[in-house]
Amino acid sequence: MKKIILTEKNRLLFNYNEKIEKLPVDFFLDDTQKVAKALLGQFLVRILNGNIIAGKIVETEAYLGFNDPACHSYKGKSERVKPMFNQGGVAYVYFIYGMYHCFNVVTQQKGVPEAVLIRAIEPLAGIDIMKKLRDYRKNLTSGPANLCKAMEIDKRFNNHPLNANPLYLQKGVQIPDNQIIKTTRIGVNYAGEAARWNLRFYILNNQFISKK
DNA sequence: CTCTGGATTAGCT
DNA sequence: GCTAATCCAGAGC
Repeated sequence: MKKIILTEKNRLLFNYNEKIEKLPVDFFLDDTQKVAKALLGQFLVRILNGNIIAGKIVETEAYLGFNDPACHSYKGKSERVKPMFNQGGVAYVYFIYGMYHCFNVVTQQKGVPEAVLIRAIEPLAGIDIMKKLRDYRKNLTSGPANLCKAMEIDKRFNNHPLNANPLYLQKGVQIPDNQIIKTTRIGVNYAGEAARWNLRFYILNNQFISKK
């Protein structure tokens, strides 16, 4: 494995070669809003050509299946949303606007099609690789489509279990409840009343949030 | 089969 | 604030 150079602050956060503790499946089987909050502070890790790309999750959105008009699975099962019907702990990756991918973490028991959209991460490792993948743009990993591009996450990872290479979730830091902001989701105005539900979560004062 | 619009982003006005 | 870029799932016929 190629050696990764980290700043001191990031080294404290992400011990890339020691004690890699992946999130257990149980983590994902809980209430989706709880999981969306609990995912804040966890590390998303991508192994690409033997290099580590990683970041701390700083912004998420909960999508509540049959109970949520904004959720892709609201109207039931279809080819696209199949992964959401699986047991929690797998990825649901969809393609949007003809050019972007978005990455979701499936939650809940099998048959309950709920998920958490990962909207932003704070880069911790493999930053040079992310810059290349993002064509050296300034904003590397804020916004669901941006982080997918920076980590080369695409449809290949649809239904991928998130405790396995080359894409997994690693135990990170716990964010205290009083540092979690709860507000409305982005881009769901079509969903009527559900557009006003506070299902978006982010870390207070974090510099890598996609939108204030 | 055709048509429409989207869990977005960047760049311009 | 506005809109182009660009594809495919879902809906309607």
